[in-house]
Amino acid sequence: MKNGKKQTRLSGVERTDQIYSVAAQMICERGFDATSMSDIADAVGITKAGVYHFIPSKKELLFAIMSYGMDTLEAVVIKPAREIADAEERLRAIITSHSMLIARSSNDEGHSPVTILVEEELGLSPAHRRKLRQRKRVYVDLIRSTLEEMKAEGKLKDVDVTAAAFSLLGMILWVARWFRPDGKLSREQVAEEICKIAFGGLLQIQANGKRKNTEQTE
Amino acid sequence: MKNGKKQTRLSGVERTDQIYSVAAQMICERGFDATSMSDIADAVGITKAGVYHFIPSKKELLFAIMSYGMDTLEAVVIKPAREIADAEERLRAIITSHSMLIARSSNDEGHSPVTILVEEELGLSPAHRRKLRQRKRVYVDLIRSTLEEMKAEGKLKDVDVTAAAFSLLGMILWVARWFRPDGKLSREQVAEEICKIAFGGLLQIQANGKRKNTEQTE
DNA sequence: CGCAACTTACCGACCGGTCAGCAAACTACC
DNA sequence: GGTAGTTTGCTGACCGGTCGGTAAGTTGCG
Repeated sequence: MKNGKKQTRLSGVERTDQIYSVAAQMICERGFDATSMSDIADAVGITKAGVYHFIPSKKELLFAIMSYGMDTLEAVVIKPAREIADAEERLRAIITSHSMLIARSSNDEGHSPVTILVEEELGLSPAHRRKLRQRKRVYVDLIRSTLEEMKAEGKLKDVDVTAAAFSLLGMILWVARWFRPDGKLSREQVAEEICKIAFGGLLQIQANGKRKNTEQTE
Repeated sequence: MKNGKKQTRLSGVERTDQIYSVAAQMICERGFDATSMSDIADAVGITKAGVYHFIPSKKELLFAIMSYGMDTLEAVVIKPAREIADAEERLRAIITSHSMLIARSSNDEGHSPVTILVEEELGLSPAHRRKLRQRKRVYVDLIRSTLEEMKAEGKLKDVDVTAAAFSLLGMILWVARWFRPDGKLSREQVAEEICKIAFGGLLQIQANGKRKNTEQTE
């Protein structure tokens, strides 16, 4: 009686792709440290030594996965946004596409290469960390400069641009932690709500004369 | 020549406290998996077996630290907030105190028990995870019900309460990742900016007749 | 003396990673 | 179209090291 698992021999590129994709999924679900190379090998259906035939080291594997996540972010969010001339419209596009990207790739307890970008920064070598940080910086700069542009147009409230940029990112990235595909809000609705909150805030504008005081601390 | 490190014998409670506090700091800085029990023992100045004389296991250690973080959150943010009758004021207090708590305990690259609450959920046993999740849930429910209350008072825009609650949390918790004590914004300023953005949003209200369209997607 | 605070020595498990070699698949040549 | 030679996908056995955790003994304070 043969084992049900057929031990098909795959071509180099096929196997390599498979390893990356399986590893990505496992690392996203269980964390980098909690995923051993043997685990990955088992899931792929070959031995650990077999895995090392295709990938150089565990750290390179993580770096490759996170780079892929960054590639996705650039392709889906950054590049399309750059082609939008109007700053406000551009910001709206960034919030929408990024939120939806994260919501798309987050199932229960599991994350995706796009979300590991945030979670697994440890475990990278300093050189790798530096490379990814630089790519992230470019993205933050895009958001910041977009806000700056809006400020110049008089479209932005009197808020600190850095704090605003990171607050936006916080709202967006946090989606990975609470969004559930089977919940009452769809991906599109989540993106829409975040846009509403980011642009308009929570407080209802008072119709009558007495304005809401947003400044008070005491 | 004696080693500079004096090997003072401490009392049980003293040593236990020391272990927890040193471990907390190390785990916050380097991550749970990257911090071995020997590392902690070395930092405390005793052997690993000595550490195990006081604490039952590594997982219990993490759980205790995270519980302490949750205690802090409850004492500094939740309990004071509950004593505020007005919903809007309560929400403002929550945002301010929580932001400042996180900013206070985050130095470069290092975090605190309050911030590990978010980062190290893996590494907990299912039972421990459940306990902490329940305590977090209570906090989320406080925010959500506060928003609900504001909605009933007509003070809240037409936004989904769940999305709003989590967006708030996202903004606040993300502070741990970007705030630097030596940066241009003080803790108080960060809290203030987040309040402004959360309550008033980013867009300037147009003075003239044509209102900003916050709904458009196309 | 007695007990609490420790140390020394050690365990088994598992980690990331290596290496020699095997067998299937592809190529080259007749 | 068979067969020899080469490449390539992959295995089994194993490495040094580190991990969390333990048992038994030692030290020193009250």
